[in-house]
Amino acid sequence: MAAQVQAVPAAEGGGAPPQANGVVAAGSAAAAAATFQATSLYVGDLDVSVQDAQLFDVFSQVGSVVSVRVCRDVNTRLSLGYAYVNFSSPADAARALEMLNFTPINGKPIRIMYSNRDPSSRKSGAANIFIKNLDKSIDNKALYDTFSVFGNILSCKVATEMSGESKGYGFVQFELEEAAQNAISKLNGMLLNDKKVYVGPFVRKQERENVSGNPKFNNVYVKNLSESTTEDNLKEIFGKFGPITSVVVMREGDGKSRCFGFVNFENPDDAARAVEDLNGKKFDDKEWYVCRAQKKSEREMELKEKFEKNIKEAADKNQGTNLYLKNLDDSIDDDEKLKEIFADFGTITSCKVMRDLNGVSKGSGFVAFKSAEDASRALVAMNGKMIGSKPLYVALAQRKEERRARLQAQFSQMRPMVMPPSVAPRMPMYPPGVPGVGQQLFYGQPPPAFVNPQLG
DNA sequence: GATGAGCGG
Repeated sequence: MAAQVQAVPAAEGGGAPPQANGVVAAGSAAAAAATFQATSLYVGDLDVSVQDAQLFDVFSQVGSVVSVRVCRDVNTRLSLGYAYVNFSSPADAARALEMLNFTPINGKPIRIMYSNRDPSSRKSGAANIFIKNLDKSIDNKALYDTFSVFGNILSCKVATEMSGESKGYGFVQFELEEAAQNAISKLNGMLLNDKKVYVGPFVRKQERENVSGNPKFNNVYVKNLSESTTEDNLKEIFGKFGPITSVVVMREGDGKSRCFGFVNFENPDDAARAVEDLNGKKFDDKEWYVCRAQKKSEREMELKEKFEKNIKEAADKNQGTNLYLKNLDDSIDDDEKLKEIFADFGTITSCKVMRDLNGVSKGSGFVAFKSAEDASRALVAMNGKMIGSKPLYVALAQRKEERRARLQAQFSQMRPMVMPPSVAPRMPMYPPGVPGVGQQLFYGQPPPAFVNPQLG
């Protein structure tokens, strides 16, 4: 049961809450069901380990489920983190939405909506609101209950840490703009569990940065300087826009210019004008890039994001090129011998026999090809082929995330699901009574994920 | 102090 949230005017610290009376509940759940596919639910925020059968079990507790599908990446089969659950009647779907929304499955609260295949309303961002300074005790359900008096909510969520602790802000997507406006005007600045909340329209971060009120800055970053450009040159050029407090051209230890620098203005308006005017201008045939200087932490964050994106792109590019081998014959005891066996299929970019601490082959290994096509041919030709005295096992090597999700999925089937008290008594016993399987084997930590040494 | 993710067969 979610904690009761009291809304109180901030000034008086008492008085009547922004009541349901006087607020027209624009768009009821029934109206929403009529708008969307009334028997089909979209289930989002799924942990990657959640599978069809597990969802079926959960949703069958509260209604007659026709079908369930966890959507997966077509290549990797990795869960995309959402699913569809189709019911035999609108009433069952409505009940499932009401009873199971925000129920944790494998430790993560699910978020349920009516299925709506048309993405236009999602993209527009209309009727979406942002709430901050939320008390940590306010969870998804409490947020939902607090805001649902203003109209039908399509989706709602409190941002959380990985641990599940509230980050103190959240989102409510209403069906109708009118409801969003009503919620903003009635709740902005109110006390919710003794904290004065901000409630306003949701504005995407990028859009917010371009509007007035964006942080003023004094420090300007300039790059793509010619190697001969000095501090004095910068002073002269930037000085036209107003008084400057400091200028620096960054240099190597030997004094060679790194071709970028910083100019700090006394007045932020001058800094803004300098950026506006000088960005993209050419000096000594070099096109300057001029912008607000980032703080060190901002810069580090950006570099980190870029780095991670590159890693991901590289992984995508190599998709399907790496083969995992097991049941390797003892005679294949070094990387070169392994390479010979696969050499005919194409260019091999790396090759490894896995060994234990004593250097003895573990009977497994990896062969990576330049092209996915060659890898695929090699897989088909070599899987099950007798090498020495054993049939070789060949499969596409799984990436770390993929492998982790698979192991987690196996593991999670063995443990009880977390259900709300209202449906818990109807749950079947888990783990199922499989004779000879000691259930304690599956409790505690799952086995460590195998780490592919070649893909890191 | 804080501004999301998101629709198949």
